[in-house]
Amino acid sequence: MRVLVVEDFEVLARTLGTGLRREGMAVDVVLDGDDALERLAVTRYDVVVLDRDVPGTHGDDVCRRIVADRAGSRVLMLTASSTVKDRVEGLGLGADDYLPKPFDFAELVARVRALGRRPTALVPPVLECDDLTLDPARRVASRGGRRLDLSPKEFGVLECLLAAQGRPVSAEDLLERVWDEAADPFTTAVKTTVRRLRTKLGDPPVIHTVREGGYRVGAP
Amino acid sequence: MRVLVVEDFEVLARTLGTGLRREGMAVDVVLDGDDALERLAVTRYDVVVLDRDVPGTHGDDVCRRIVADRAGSRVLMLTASSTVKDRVEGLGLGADDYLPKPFDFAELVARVRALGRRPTALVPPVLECDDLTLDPARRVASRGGRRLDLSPKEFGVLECLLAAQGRPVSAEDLLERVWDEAADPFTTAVKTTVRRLRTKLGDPPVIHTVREGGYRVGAP
DNA sequence: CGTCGGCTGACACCTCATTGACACCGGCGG
DNA sequence: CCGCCGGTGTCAATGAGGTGTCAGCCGACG
Repeated sequence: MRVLVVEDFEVLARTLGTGLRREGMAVDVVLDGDDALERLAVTRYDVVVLDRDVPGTHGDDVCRRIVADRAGSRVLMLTASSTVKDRVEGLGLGADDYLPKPFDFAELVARVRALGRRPTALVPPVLECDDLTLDPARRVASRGGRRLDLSPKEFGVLECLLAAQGRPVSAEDLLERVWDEAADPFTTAVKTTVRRLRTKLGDPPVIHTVREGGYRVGAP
Repeated sequence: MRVLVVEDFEVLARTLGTGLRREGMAVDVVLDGDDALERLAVTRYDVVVLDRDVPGTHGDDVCRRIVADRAGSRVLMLTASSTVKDRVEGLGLGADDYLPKPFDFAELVARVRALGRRPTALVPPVLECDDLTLDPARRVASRGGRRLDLSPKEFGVLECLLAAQGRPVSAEDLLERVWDEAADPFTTAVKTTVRRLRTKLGDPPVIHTVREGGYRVGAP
């Protein structure tokens, strides 16, 4: 779990950093609001532990920005003031939790952990065609329920062809999509890979050849 | 927003019901744990405000069931006892927030609202796969009942892999999640750590390699 | 303050699936 | 019947990934 600690009181900041690290989290620490925004622009954090009163951009504004960014970071607000009014305000800003100082470290950890239980990443749809299925996220393909053991290039080519939904894909396109960098146009790589794919896919044939046009999977 | 209030003290229950309704939420109220489970089986709630000490099925068990069901409800635990230990325990059960009595109504509302905004936590508090279990909160992992003695990095990597639920996790992702700051992309750290993990996990192998795709735990 | 031991990550080396070139074959269209 | 485009068989080079080892670092402990 990736955590950003925004806290200007150096001793506390360091303590939080090492403490959370000991809990197995990947922790970055910054001492003011401006640095926080900078880090947030670069890296995606699961949880931001945010002192409300930090130099530079105010904690409230940092919080607003995080919420507005919709990057999916959860915010745990940390403050000296602990009136109910403050707490309600903080939560109203979009913070997901609120912990008044002084706090117990074990509780902070528990709350950060609760915030960090991520929703499973959105699954890109599973590609299908007849009895063929391919799951890009899991990197698994199967035909008629039987798992296919595909090499990376084979998998990539099949993925492209399935994604094209019946439209033919030229060798050049495949080269560009599946192979990195611009490979020389006279390569036989695609040809060879498609052949191996066909062998592994078995009968009846799934990959059709479109003369001069490349390869196609499924109805045109 | 749909809310279920589970509270046996009738006066408080009624107050919560009307109060939350006044805030524009759709509220159902039940007086004990068994009724709570019944309602939960029928209706999908965004947030469950759960008194820990209710008649019938205990609040802790209701909480566990909610989390296990993965129906997407968030839990706000409510209790008379307010020691840090209690709070940490409650959050460890999978509750998303914890509010000790007596509480301020405005704060309760703010917290319920915050929970409603939050994307559902779909990752259970204790990760499992076959005979492998890992408890992030207690920092304990075991296989077939036998405790594993893992280093922090090893633990972190295994945690990530289990949380991915069968999807492969790339070395870059692992680097980003488990190691802090931007580690250089050519590091051999992940490779080394995975090897040590494999050794400690023993047979049969749990961590599978997905060529060009990283590592995977469990069935795809 | 020195030493010990565990944790980490780099390096060198090994292995083998993967990959792509080459040479040759076959069938279809003109 | 001929020319091409594409399919096949084969093989050597490649490089991703696994393993053994070692040294630096840091905290624990005497």
